[in-house]
Amino acid sequence: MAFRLHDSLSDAIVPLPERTPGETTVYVCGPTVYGYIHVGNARGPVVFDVLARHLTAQKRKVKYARNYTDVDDKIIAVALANNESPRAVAERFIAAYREEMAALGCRQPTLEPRVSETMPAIVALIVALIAKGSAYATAEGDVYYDVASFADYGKLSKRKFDVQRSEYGRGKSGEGKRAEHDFALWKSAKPHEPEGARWPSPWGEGRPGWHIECSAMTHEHLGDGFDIHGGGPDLKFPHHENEIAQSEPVYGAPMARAWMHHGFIEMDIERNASFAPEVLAVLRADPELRKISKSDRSRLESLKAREAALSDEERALVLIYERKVRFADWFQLRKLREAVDGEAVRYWILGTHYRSPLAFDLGDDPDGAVRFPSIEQAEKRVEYFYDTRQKLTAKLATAKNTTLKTSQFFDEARKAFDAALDDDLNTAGALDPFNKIFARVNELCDAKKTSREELELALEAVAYVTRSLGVAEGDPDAFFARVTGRRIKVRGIDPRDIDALVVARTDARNNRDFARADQIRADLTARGIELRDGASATTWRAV
RNA sequence: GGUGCGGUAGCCAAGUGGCCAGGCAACGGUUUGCAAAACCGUGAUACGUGGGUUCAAAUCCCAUCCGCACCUCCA
Repeated sequence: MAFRLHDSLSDAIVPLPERTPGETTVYVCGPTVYGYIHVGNARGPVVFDVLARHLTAQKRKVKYARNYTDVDDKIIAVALANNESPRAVAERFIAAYREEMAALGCRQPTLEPRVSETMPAIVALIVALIAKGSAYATAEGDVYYDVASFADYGKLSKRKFDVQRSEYGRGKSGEGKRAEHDFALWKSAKPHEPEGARWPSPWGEGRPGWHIECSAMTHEHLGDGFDIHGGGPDLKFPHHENEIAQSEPVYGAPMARAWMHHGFIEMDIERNASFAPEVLAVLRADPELRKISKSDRSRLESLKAREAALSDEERALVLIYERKVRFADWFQLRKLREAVDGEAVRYWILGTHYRSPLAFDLGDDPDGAVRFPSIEQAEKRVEYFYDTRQKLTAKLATAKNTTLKTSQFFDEARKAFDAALDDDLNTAGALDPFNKIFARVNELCDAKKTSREELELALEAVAYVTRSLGVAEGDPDAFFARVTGRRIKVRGIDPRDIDALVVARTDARNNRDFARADQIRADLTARGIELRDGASATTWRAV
């Protein structure tokens, strides 16, 4: 079976587009680097990383570009607030982003273009758009895109032009815009804006609007009519719609041969929250309360400031805002990784088809610790995969050549795995053969007689599927060191204490003092330490 | 109002006409000093509801209920 995917523009399942035979060109809108990302921001990179991995595994050449928006109003705002340069802010958060991506098991894209390094192409594109009659400059030195000039405007988001004109758009009169829905291609520099945030142009100093960069960068790095353009669902409109409007009049249509949009990771504060009925009533009465907002923290603080004088409803609001603030904190990927491993987050994301919404769930332990039931479950599973890989390596080290026949099992599982990924990147479906491969490996490792040839097939299959998914492909020892290290750190456990207790228990067992041995084990279990009595030694792990 | 998505076992989640998804939890077994881990097995009618088409429907059609998301800079 050949790869096919859901194209958001035609809203149909289409064959893999192929501008150049054997090669796939992919562009994904990357982050605006003004702060740390949240879990929702992680879904796209993970999904498109699997796309690139899978197509590479199919022997295709993949050219995958993901940009950094390192010139933006929000970056300037952070720079002004921190009294540092916009450049420094961008560099700091690009470094942080790369670190997060590595933790999620995302390979570095082939290309990581930046807005700041694409200025000549951006200016050239704007000049071309003005020449084509698609854009106009104002007396203030701004340039706007003339939406009315592009007949196809709205084709991606299936939005009606007239509806948008009458009901949306927030442009203010006096801005120099001809129509409310026209959007900025070039913004003139304002006096208060710092150095490093302005570039020369035919319209005076300024910086590009948000959308133009992607049109210029795809043209520059992938060429026109490249294969797949990906991104989040919220980018569909206006960002991708505007990209199409900017690219197609100048570079020719289509901008991309297929569009892939993934689903959101959703935070529902009602879910898993054990609110009292009267609190729930308040929550349900106002839909806005269910959404996380930046102003939640200040609302909470202002309510708390007059704690004594609160009405019942306001007390309910305090509980709701506390939950929202807590939720928002843990939604940040950096924070979340204090509780769960990045690889677990990745596996959790891949457990749901990329176009479906994915619920972020979190709960409270009786002891006050925060729990992430779904992601923790995923983490247990990743541990199992690494465990299995360790067992396989150990088994292979001692396995002897045999004359036993090898089976078709791993070959068939790999085929099923690839078939699922070929079908619009159905990672959740691919987890079936993925899991079966690991179960089979364990079975082989536990068997008394196993053929070396079969174990080698197993090793090959495991390497293949872990590489395609980017899950459990690393060094098992490093993984367990990382995960156990994090857990004992959180609980304030000294590993040397555990080692000593394990030795004491082994001594007791050797003396057949099972009562004492079991007592030690029970104590360790209570501290979240799991013991494994192997053939030669007892090992332990924090769970 | 516009655009789109969904309701599958205790929970999560694939599956778009006939045949086993998978994972977690539960229970039983193998193994073990006993456990854990691992493996195997079990879950008589899992497909929101009501009709219809068909030899055959979770899957197609009609109706209906419920839920969710997005709609100018948030992936």
